[in-house]
Amino acid sequence: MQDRITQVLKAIADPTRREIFHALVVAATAMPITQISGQFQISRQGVTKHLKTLEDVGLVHINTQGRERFCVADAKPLKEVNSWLKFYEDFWDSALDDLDSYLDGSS
Amino acid sequence: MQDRITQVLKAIADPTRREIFHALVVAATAMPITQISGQFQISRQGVTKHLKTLEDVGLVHINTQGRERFCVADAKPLKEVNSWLKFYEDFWDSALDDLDSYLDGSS
DNA sequence: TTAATATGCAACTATATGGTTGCAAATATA
DNA sequence: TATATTTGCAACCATATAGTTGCATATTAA
Repeated sequence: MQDRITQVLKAIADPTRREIFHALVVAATAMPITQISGQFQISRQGVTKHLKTLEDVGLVHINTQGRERFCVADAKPLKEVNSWLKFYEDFWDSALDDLDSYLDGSS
Repeated sequence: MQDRITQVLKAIADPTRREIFHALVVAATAMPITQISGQFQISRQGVTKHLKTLEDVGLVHINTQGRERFCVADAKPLKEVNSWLKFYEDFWDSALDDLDSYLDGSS
């Protein structure tokens, strides 16, 4: 098994999965799978698989109601990604100066 | 080809790659490949492949000096991930209330 | 009861990915 | 010059991943 942050990053690394997640976030309402899959070109089963991946990492919660399965987005797991990123925040502006001087051919 | 954000996310979705990147960031100095690979269990070629992936997305810059290839980390591409995340920041605390009421069985 | 709808399960395919090993080439050192 | 070091290239392997299709099942509607 992989650690949580790896799982979440893998989940959002797929563009289709990000689109599905985004659609659910902006929908602001729970949507059954068929309705979601109607918004994408790939097959319903393809969408279902992506939803399963998203559910596994907690980015989507699914609630069965009769024959339908309603999906809602949950952005909470993204906090962990944000925490990981935060460490590098200090570097992504300053570090390049060192790089530039290095590439100048010094040392 | 994939879009930039997807490439960056895929690059950091691998735990070994994150470790290599992190090692370079904290090293705060350029390191030749062999020296980097000495810090990991996988083969030098394995590390080289990861470095190539990191270089492709701009998270690492490589500068050849004689027979050595010095690698430096560059966190800049992570800004894009941060921007992507930012949109969901508003949701990752509030959204769950809706979810909870939903899971309560209403509607 | 019969028909339609929403879904899951399973098998399958193609390709990407993380890793390895062997070898050749370039550079540095003795 | 001979040897050691750093590296790239290429082939190879195992597994994961994104996607498909076909079929069975459960629920709802006619």
